[in-house]
Amino acid sequence: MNINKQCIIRLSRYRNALNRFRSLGFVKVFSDNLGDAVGVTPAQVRKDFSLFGISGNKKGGYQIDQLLEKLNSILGKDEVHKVVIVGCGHIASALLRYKGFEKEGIRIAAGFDIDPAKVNRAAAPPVLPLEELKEYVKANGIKTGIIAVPDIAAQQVHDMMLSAGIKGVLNFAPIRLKGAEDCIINNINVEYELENVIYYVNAMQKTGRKP
Amino acid sequence: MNINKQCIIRLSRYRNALNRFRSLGFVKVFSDNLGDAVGVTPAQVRKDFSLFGISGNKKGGYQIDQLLEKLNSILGKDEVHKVVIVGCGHIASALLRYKGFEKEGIRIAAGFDIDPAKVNRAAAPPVLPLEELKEYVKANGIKTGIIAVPDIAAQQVHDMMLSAGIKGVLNFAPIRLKGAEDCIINNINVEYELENVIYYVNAMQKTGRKP
DNA sequence: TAGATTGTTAATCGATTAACAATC
DNA sequence: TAGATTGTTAATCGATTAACAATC
Repeated sequence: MNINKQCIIRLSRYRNALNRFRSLGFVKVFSDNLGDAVGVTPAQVRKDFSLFGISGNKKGGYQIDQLLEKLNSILGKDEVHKVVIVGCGHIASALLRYKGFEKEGIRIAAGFDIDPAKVNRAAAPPVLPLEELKEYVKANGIKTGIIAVPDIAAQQVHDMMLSAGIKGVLNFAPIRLKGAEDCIINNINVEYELENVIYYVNAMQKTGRKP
Repeated sequence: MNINKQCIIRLSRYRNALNRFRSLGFVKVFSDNLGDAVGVTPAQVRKDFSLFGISGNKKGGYQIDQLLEKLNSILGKDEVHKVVIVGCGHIASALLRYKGFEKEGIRIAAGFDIDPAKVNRAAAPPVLPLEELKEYVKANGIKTGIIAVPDIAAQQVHDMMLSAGIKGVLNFAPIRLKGAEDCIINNINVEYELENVIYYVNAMQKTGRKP
């Protein structure tokens, strides 16, 4: 009923599918097509849209261009969002170097690391000493941070982010961050997801059937 | 009621928290402690355990060692699981080089790429040409694969994995993979998660309150 | 014993889906 | 028009939580 996280994630999925439809030359879609592309029921598609006041044509489906415009606006794609990353291990480096965010309106402004050897002010994006995090975040009005440090350091980094005014965090560390009421936290854990896949593969082999 | 994906992910979280408790010298935990560490209610912890026939002591909580043994067994930690990765972009490279999987019983056996320039048979793990995927997977009895290629190539890679006998896939590409009934697919999408954080940060700023 | 914690049932909560009137 | 699709309500489904008897 309410707008929840899964619902917003679906908007991202719709958006992605619509971009692909458009690049294939399509001009309109039906809830049926979109649901199929994204893996949800047509009813879910229409429900999601109605929650955001997006409406189509009773018979003609939805105009892709109009729909994308609405979704872009909802997802804040009409401006560039700057993000910082703390931790410069393998995952952090991968995200720092990833070029795909830029065309989605997400700019990794800088990386931060506690290890002076990792600091590189000339890089693009630059890698700065962790001590400068707060100052940098405040100076640049950054509201979103990515935590990609070992579990032992994650809470400390989170506290620093909060005190710097960060309001949203994407956390790759395998711990529950405790913190402010007014900061949203999303967690990604590759190991857990992989463990999960492995569990079901094992379970299927034992029981002989899909879960 | 039933055992679902979220439930299994929680088992991974409990396991992680328990390892930390143990390394701090604790011997037993209560559902209260565990729930707090992981961010769920004590009732949820007990419910999860009872689904897997794990029981504690009516007054004494749970013995950490025994509990870990049970969770390890459920999650298949008593053997090493070999995994292949296809795609050698930034994320794939990060996972290939990540040392943390090994101590959790997950071994990245090899990477595969379509680009001959990326091939490196001497590396550990080796990076092999994509054509060799099927042969390698069959020869090594591998059941789990990670897809970290661009969206345009993902379905094709998935098809190859299926024909090679892979039964579980962790997919980083932003599309819905269509495939076999007897293959489990988990999706990770960093961009969607980040977009989601950004959405809520914006929403909070506009409405002034947490979602 | 009294107090505390488990294990489980029943109640609640929330999200998804089915169904259908409206309508193009 | 007849057929198809939307938008929305009501029903269903499933997961979480509250509550409490059992018991250590």
